[in-house]
Amino acid sequence: MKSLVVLLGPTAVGKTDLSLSLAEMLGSPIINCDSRQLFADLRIGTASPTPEQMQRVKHYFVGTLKLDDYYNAAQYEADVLQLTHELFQTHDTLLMSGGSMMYIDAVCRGIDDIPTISEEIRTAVKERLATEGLEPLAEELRTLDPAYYDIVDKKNVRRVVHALEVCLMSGRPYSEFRTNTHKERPFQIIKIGLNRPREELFARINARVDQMMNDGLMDEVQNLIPFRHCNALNTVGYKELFRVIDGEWPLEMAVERIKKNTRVYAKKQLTWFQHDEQIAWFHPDDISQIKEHINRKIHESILE
RNA sequence: GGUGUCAUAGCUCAGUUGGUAGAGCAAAGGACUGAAAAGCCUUGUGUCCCCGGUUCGAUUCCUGGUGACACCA
Repeated sequence: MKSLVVLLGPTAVGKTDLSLSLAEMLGSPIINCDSRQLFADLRIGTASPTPEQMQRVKHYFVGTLKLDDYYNAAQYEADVLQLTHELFQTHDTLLMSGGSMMYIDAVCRGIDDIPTISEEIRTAVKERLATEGLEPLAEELRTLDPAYYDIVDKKNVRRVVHALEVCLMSGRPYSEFRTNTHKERPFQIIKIGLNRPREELFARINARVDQMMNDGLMDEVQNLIPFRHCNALNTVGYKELFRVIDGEWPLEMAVERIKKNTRVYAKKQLTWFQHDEQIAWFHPDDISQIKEHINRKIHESILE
């Protein structure tokens, strides 16, 4: 049976470094699973693999999207399944690495089939949100899909808007699409979770942000001003520096906020991963144990 | 050495006319299936510097320490 090794963990834990050596061991390219590294021109702020690293091991889905491209977890699921289907012709084991929780789940267990929203409906709802506010939209959702209205977080703009969009798009309640069924994959999934003691992780995050600033993150952000309203730039490290450019925050404060928001993000990732019992957890330094674990899993699947 | 001011949460500070205390920041926790590095929700940590005194009761008032800062020598 083919195997997909999924290397995951909070930001800055050390996934990229380890992924290279695992990829070399497995003879696999690296399938990126970081929703922001998919976009071109976010090199420094997303800690994307360097050109040297990309040369050492072939990477997929790094810098392949334009900043104003619309993309989501469902498309990622389809793209990765397509790619793995092709690569498994010539590989027995593939490596995916990244920390985007929903993207990982989309690939590993699939997400529900929900109609894609047309550009017209997206903009129409967006405009109504801007002029009328959230409440009328929530009220409309209550009529169109009372079941989901009951459970949705009514203060969460994204959720309410998305549910309403689906109702309008399909003419059916959004909750009908939420079947939450796990899709079977034609390959084994081996999840490797990386984690460190909290203090260690936070120290790495803080140091990495300083390094990003030294590497010229401010220049990178300056060059992205024309795209600042793209969702891809609603990202830690970018949104804070735009406030510096706008004169709202001093640079020092923005840097502190980047560090803090990155720490919060790391915690959020850990909270999500916590529920996933398939993950085998390791410290990133325990390379030999990790390799042993992967090899054992692969071996077991061959015997079956 | 003298005088004065200050000492309260991890940090910066507020406050209690005497009834053991609260803001901001930092922090902790949670839910989340189509924009997810987004968006959303919850939580308050304490020898109120130390020893005594007055008092039914002291973090608050008083004596004395200790430390920090300022000014004067």
